Amino acid sequence: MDTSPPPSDFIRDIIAADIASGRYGGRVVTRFPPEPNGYLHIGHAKSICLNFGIAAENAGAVCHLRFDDTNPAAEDMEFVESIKADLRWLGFDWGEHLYFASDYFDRLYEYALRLIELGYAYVCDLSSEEVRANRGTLTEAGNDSPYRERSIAENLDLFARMKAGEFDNGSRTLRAKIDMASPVIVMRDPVLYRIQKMPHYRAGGTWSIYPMYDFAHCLSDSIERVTHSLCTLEFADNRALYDWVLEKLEIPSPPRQIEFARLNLSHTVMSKRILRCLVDEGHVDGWDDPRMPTISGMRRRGYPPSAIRKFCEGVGIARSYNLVQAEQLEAAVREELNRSAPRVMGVLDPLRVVIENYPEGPGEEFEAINNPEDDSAGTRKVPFSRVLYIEKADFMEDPPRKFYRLAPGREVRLRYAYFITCIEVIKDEQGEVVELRCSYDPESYGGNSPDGRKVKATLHWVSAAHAVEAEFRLYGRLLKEADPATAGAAEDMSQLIDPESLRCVAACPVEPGLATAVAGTVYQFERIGYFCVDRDSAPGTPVFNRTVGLRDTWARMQKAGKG
RNA sequence: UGGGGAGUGGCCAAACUGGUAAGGCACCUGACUCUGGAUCAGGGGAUUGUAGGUUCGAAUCCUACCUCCCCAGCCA
Repeated sequence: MDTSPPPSDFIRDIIAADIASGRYGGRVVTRFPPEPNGYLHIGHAKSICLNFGIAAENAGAVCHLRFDDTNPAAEDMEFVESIKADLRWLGFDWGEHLYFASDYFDRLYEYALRLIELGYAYVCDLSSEEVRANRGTLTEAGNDSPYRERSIAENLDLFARMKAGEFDNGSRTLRAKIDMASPVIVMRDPVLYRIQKMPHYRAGGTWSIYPMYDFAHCLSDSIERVTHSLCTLEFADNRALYDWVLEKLEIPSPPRQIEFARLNLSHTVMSKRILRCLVDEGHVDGWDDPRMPTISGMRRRGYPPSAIRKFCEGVGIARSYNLVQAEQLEAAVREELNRSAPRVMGVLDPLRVVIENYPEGPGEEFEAINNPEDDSAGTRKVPFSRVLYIEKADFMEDPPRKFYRLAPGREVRLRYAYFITCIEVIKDEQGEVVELRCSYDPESYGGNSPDGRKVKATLHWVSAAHAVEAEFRLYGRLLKEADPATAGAAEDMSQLIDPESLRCVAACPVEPGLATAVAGTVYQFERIGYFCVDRDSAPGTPVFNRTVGLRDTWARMQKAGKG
């Protein structure tokens, strides 16, 4: 199916080298570790494609799905289900390897006890404010906690009582005893456990202490015998702590953390916080609004999973900051959809056309090709009659030289139907063109040209008498600015939303076969773009979301002033 | 400012132990076409952050400097 060469990048190079050197006995185990506190987005897809891709490319390798659920305040079952669904939709399979950090709470607690016994951790009674005050700054060393030298026995006792729920939230923490003067701030006696008397969505109410990321993550990796723990660049400093914990606990064959640059996409944001805000404040229609960079949003928009995978592959894996242009994603979407989407006809901005020499009555049917890129897609019948709709933009009364379409006295082809010539233009009192009177050439039946006569343009059309009325939701890019970071984003994201990102058009005539279009199907409306049937559709009243427009050379010429 | 990371055409991104700058997206031209779509062919555009140095030869090595990103949550 996919004949392209396997992707290559510095991480795959490292893994290949580790396999060659026998570092992990030739094993390769990666993992995708989402926190179930939000929906997956295209940035996660990059990580997913990397981790699952590596597993797929190496014989015997696997990729685990592990929910990093160590913070009961934010996490929820709704998110684990949505994440699993998105992952499956993207085409990835974790097989038996579904894990939860919360399943390791007992073992993690044992490890913490061990660290205390080894003299590498202590219970600290400082408040969070005091800890912060003692941490120092980027240029000044921090101060040791007054509780740093407690005896092992006292630490053990206090930690057990923290677990037993004897102390209030925030009153104590378990801290690693490392170095308050470390230039790496994450190493200044980081908190390992905090008291948080709150039921966990999976572990229930049995815990009053929960492990922090830096403690839980590396150990979860080692428990699962992960070999390569791939994460984004902002965790590079944390690697020192990752390695420290595993070293002090004498974990054999410790997993290796490797960082890569996260994905940034133009005209959107990846921040979960900001996305949540857009949803909560009603600026978008939920997490799966077709403008959202979420996987569920892209699904509703009509982006095929294969396009998302192809895009991630095309973007590559590196360590430098990047801002990938939305065009690159859209190109991947068009490439996939061009091959797979069935073609249909519909008119977004209708102009009435009457074929004067065509008989009144039911008309006739023409055979249309469903997908010129795929013969197996077959053909369908499209009804034709005396009164039709064409696109307003396909007619100009006084056309510029490069305009190929219909104009007074000019002949064009109606796709799959006939050649027609405009013989009269009818206007209303305002001078607006409201109807075209045309004649057709019966010899051009089916759109053919028996005498070899050429026309410059082929237009799409819909028979007025047979048309079904559809709603179109024309989606564009979410934000006005390519890079919201440089646009003073922080304050009010909603100000940056492009008002053009959604335009709804009602009562658009489309070919009758679309009356019962099934939600989720993506069609190419010929000469317009790709559209996905929205779940808001009902029989007889379909709703189409614009996935992405077709490449439009004429529009670009106009924009460039070359029209 | 301490630590960490990064700077290669408009945007991504290759170039293994120095050998004379892949590819994709975007852009332009032409061919073809019953989608101004698709496809095909061709094209423009990089003194590889800057300045020095080593070398027959440097994006790759050395030195200095500049710019950008990340870290001071009991978030992940």
